[in-house]
Amino acid sequence: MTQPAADSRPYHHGDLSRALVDAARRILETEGPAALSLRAVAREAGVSPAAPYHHFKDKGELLEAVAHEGWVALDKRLTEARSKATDSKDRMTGLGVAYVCFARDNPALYRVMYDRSRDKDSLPEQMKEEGAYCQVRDTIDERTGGTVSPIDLELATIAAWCAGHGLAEMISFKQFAPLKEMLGGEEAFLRAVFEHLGMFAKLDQA
Amino acid sequence: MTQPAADSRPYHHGDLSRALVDAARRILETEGPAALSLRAVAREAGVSPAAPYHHFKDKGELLEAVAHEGWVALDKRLTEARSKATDSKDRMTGLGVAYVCFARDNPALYRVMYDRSRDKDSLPEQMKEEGAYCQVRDTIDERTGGTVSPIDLELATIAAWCAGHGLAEMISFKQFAPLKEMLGGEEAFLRAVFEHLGMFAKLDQA
DNA sequence: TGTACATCAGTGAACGCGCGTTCACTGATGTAC
DNA sequence: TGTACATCAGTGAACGCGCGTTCACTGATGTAC
Repeated sequence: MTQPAADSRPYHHGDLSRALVDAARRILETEGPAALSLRAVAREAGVSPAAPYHHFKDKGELLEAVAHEGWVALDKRLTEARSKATDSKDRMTGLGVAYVCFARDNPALYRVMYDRSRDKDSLPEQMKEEGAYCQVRDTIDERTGGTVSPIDLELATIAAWCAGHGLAEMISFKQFAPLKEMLGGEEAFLRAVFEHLGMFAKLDQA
Repeated sequence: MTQPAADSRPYHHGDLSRALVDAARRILETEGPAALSLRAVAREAGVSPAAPYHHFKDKGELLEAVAHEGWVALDKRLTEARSKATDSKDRMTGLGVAYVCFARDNPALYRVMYDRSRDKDSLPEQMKEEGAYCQVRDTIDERTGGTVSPIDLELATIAAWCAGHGLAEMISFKQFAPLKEMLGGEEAFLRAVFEHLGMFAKLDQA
């Protein structure tokens, strides 16, 4: 008669690490980065405030896990964008647009990703070998047919990355609303700005 | 005999608003944005925690004042940079470098400026009529001899602004250290990245 | 010039809050024999 | 198959902290007469 009902949770959770990271992302989506406390995450996951300490050394380690998921998700979005484009110019613009749209669609997650990076004064260490940063570098390399020096390739990647990040941080500012409307929507606006960046102009000439 | 000694402060401060904003900037410089609480500012100014409320409605209003000073200071730096350059291309690059250097030299202040902007989803309202944003727009307008349509001018300004902001946020990331060294210093690195942005390439062609 | 009084700009104690983290604990699980 | 026991993964109460803000207050200032 007193068998565990469907709604009564077992004492042990099963996969609390996973559940905590998910809870954190839920809080980010609904309440923003300022609300992301360890206690709030535990609460959201339906667990005591001390429970997370069996899975993460401290708050920082949980944030790190959340940020990591963010970078993986961004990488995925960029991969999709690359595979959809037909020619190499489209691929470049599409990549930029996809980057900014990711930030627009996951603003709080995007914020956590860069807040962690700023704390460490470093993008995730392994991004030079895999992940979102490489998506950008490879796309540029592809577009230039591999004719560009390693240094120039690196510089162009940084330039593109910074431009994307700047746009990502400001895309929702009120000041841009009139232009967006004039140009026929947000994506058209993004494309127009990217064109004006004349991104990779130097590489195209070469 | 008991005349007020040089070190005994009068009961009334004289210009506490000013002193509070200065104290806030001092805290930003030495301890960073996370340490910037109203209580800390009062402490730094040598005044009780309640005193600031005679000058600012709440913490937000003080932050607003600090951010405003930041924008004014940035504007000043950009004006100086513009006046130093000899030709219009130098003027553009110099402006970009000056922008990023301002952020590098005042990282916490720069952060507060953009944090406030993000909270409001808006750059300071009056920047379309005066201030840093106009420095950029005017410099582009100058460089293109006023031949560019208002929409293109706006887009180019946004593009430049975003690129500068992206670079400003990442300039101190570890990943860039080798390149900086290879290129002979931070400023050379900045110039190289700006070149690769091919900023205003479209305008130059026109 | 002197005085009464309103106003201004401080004080310091207190409020309630949510936070990160620690602690002694206990229920559940899995393994050795 | 059953049992003793170590280990794991939770609980909930408590810690100390700094925060933003309010409150009744008081010292200083300036003004009207």
